[in-house]
Amino acid sequence: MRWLPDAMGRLQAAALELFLERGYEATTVADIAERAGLTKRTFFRYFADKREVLFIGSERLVEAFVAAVTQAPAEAPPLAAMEAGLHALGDSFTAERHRFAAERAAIIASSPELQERELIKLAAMAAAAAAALRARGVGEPAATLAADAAITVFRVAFSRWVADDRPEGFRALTRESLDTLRMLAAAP
Amino acid sequence: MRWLPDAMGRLQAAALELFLERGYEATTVADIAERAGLTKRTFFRYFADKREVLFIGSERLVEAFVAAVTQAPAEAPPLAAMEAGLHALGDSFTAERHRFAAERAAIIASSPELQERELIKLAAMAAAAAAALRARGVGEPAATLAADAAITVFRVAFSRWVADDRPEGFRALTRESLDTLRMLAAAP
DNA sequence: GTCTATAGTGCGATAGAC
DNA sequence: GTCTATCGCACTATAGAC
Repeated sequence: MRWLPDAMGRLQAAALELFLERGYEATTVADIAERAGLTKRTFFRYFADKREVLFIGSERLVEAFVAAVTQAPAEAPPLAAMEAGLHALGDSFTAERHRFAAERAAIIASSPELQERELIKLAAMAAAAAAALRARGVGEPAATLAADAAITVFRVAFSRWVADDRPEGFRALTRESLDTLRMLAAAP
Repeated sequence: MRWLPDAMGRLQAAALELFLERGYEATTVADIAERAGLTKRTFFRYFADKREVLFIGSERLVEAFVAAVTQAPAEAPPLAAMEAGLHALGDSFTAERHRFAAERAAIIASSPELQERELIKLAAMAAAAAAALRARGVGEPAATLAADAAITVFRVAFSRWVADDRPEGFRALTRESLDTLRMLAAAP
């Protein structure tokens, strides 16, 4: 197995399998490496820690989000620019990826350690989005508030999408959540 | 030292000192226990893990928040009830506690591990707030959205308060942040 | 690729309070 | 004497150093 290609992909696949089979806590890094035909040492060459094996790839999402925010019309108000970013994210959440997303979400929900990691990834996304808003001329604290609110909308939309893949898809869920937030803010 | 009173308080004080002196990562649990005149084993009797020594007491804040939300006038819309909760929280952030809060915040800012823990504590607060809203008859996803938005407002207000203790205090910062969020949501 | 430090746990012993 | 906080030790897994 030693020089088979895609060591990282094999490690990710092995990790997902084992986490589903025996649970996250009951799986050691050595177990994952063994199933992938590699050693523990190699695992840590690819992933900074055990949790990270489930989160690699989030930088791409952040980039897509930021690019869409940056390219939104200059006259678009902050939350409208955020909505463009969310819809760019939505492109990643297609029907084909639904199964993987749901399995991954179930694993994360089973472990506080993994929830912590998820939250800090979302916080990093929010920080990047806030920076993109500031680059558009939005001041503080408006930029941080708009970015965090958008991530909240994303979390709600994502958890609904995972629980029930409606035919209208992720985009509609995002729009509904954002509308609900606007309605809440409009109430006295 | 074995039977001196307030072992937990001594451990917390020792931890804060050492984290400020040498940094969080460079401090071992054995170091903290030694300075408090106790052993590593005793540390773990009081705190589930090393990070937790900086977060004990957050349950009280959650309770205060939830109580205020529950007691808000029945006709108050969701975000108004959340505002009541935030102001109840604000009672804990007085001028006397400012120094401690700032030191603690600086330590947390220095370590990703601690930031993760802070985020999950805030998420727990948001979940409790959402439950309090549902008990008031607010449906989903409105309850989750309103609760998360309120925690966002809290984070912004808190970070501004830590950076600069203005005479108007925490309450004014909360109100300003919430007003800004409402303004953002009102824009097309 | 091995070797080590540290976090965190289980269990039994012990010291002091009452 | 009992009760309980603390301790000592042995152990595993993560993570990083050499």
